[in-house]
Amino acid sequence: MPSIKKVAELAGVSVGTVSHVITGSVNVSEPLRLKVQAAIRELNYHPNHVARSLKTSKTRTLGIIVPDLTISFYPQIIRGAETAARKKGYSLIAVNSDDEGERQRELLSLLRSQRVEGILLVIAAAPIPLSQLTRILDDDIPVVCLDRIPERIPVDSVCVEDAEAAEMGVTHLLSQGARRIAIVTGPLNLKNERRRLQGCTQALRKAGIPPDPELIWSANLRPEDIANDCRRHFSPDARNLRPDAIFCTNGQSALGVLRALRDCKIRTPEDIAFATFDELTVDDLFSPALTTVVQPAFEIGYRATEILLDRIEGIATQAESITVRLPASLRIRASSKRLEANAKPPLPSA
Amino acid sequence: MPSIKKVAELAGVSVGTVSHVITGSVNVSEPLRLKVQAAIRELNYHPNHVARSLKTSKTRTLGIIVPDLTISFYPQIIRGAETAARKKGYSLIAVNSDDEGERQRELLSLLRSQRVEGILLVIAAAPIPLSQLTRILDDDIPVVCLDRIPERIPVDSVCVEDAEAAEMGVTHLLSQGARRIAIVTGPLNLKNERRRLQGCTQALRKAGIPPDPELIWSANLRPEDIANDCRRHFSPDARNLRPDAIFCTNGQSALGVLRALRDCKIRTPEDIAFATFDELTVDDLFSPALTTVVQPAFEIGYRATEILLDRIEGIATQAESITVRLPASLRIRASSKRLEANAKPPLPSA
DNA sequence: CTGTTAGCGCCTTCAA
DNA sequence: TTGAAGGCGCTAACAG
Repeated sequence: MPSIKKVAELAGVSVGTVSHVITGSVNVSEPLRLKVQAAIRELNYHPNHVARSLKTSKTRTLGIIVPDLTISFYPQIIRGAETAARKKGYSLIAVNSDDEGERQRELLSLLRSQRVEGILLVIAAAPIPLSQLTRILDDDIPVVCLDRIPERIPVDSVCVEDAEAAEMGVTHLLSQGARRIAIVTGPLNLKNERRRLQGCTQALRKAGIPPDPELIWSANLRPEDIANDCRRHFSPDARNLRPDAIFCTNGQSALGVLRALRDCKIRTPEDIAFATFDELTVDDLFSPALTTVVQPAFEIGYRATEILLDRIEGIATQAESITVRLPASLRIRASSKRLEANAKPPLPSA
Repeated sequence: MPSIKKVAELAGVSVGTVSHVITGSVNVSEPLRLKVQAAIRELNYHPNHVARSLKTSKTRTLGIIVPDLTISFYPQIIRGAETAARKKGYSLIAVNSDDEGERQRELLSLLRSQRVEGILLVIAAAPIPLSQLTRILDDDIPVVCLDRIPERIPVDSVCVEDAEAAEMGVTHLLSQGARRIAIVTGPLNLKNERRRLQGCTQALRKAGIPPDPELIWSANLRPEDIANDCRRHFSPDARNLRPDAIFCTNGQSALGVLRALRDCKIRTPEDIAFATFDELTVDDLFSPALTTVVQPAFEIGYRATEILLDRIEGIATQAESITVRLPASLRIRASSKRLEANAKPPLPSA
């Protein structure tokens, strides 16, 4: 591939001049500029970003680590991030941690080696030593956490209003007459899962219903495992302990629950009302459209990237971490609709 | 961020020695190696890939261009590609073309500037000058096309067996008693869309049904536009021209059709049977689970990357282009189920 | 306005 | 086994 030197030769000018027309940093006379541009076209020359980065120590590249690109929530975040990055001429490298601590460590190391100028991070669900993050912060690489926010580490962050969003979902189920609402959560070592659970119990309390520990089902994020757990809860023996509604605090949990419902031939909303955080990627599981608490995924990615770029470019200089919390919205669909057949009286407070 | 020089100083050795222990290319005595490793840890040193790439002119990075990361088919491809790449120590940069020719041109240029060693490309749906691709091939950057294969350009490619897969879908609808099957396709300038259409008409012909041009609906890939078109087809005036089944050759078309069906209050499969290429990302549109022709997306990405790496590493040297076609599978679900109420007699051939 | 040149950090001969 | 040094392609002074 041709280098700047070849272009200079062909155009009959010095490499400095070529560099000037490329970067536009210094004025170059019309005739020379035209000659250079012609040479560039003729050689199909593309400036070597690698060399440029080495010289300027600026890669104009950001990294984003997500648990799994195939979970539809994350591509939306990435699109938001990409859009914000592109607007300022930055590229984005997206990688998957598979929610594994070791993999995340490798990726952070890789991104550092690639000299990305900032990192967008959805921390892995696995418990992770604090040092993983603090080390990279010590290296002065700006990091913005999104979706899942680590604890006890001062770091910029963008996520949904977890508690409020979850409360909205459960309150809706209550309004549809549900009384025994099972809450299905992911790992409670994640702060956002805990916050969402708090939002759920908050909704129950406001309705005068004491949260029942038997109806709080916490698990990992693997749909198969969650489905297994649920099938136990749905066994015929447990019939009279069965909830009349289910709320899931994330999409992976919802997938598991829906599989279990299908396998146990429990209908929604006829037998159990259903609502969940996040839209799903499934078309084989359920008959009714699902009521969902939808996060502004694109905007989460977009805002996080704006903050990251402000840090990189020294526009945001405050020592305190920047914290953005965005509201979710509720999409009410068939899965949570009250059925006259099994309707209960509305709440006094509702 | 510390450089190799700082490590050398701290360890009390030369930079050459440090380089040797990092790359492992030259033996270094135990004591020195330990000292170097200790220094690396202490400084939290990460080798500068930028400098290394400049020196070796190897970035160990691949690029992948897809139309839109938020279409669930593509993240699966990317995961496949990432898996194959990682196995050989390569990283992946994924970018979206939005199916625009100009954007694709920019991205190819960007990837060239980043000096990726190879490119995985799903060509944009917009008509694109051949030169865009040939120029990059001329630069000796290996390219493997996936999913959508360009015409008149000899290039390695991996995709599904389009015609056979589509034929399988339509044959299934026929077996369920459908006779007037509407085929909804994307832009026919894409070869894969044409091949899929051919597969559909092939299935009809084998069943002794002459393809009806009125029942071949070709459009762009924007669900809103497709929905608009379909609503016309579904208008009450056109009731007796209405098909008894619909087959979509891609997921975006399916999204549009399903929206139109919902809006026109046409039930599936009661009023119209339905099957489509690709799994969808929707949970608000349809009651029945969808019958789908599923592409081996992960494997498409994986195989394409293997081929790309073989080209990069000079393992594959043949001048002819490598062509891989993978079989699809049919997932029969409720949307295509024959209903006794409106069942027709089975085909003689079925 | 144009040309010259020093180095960015690293790897890799080559010599010791 | 270890060290010294050139140069990958580029940008940014600086000199002319």
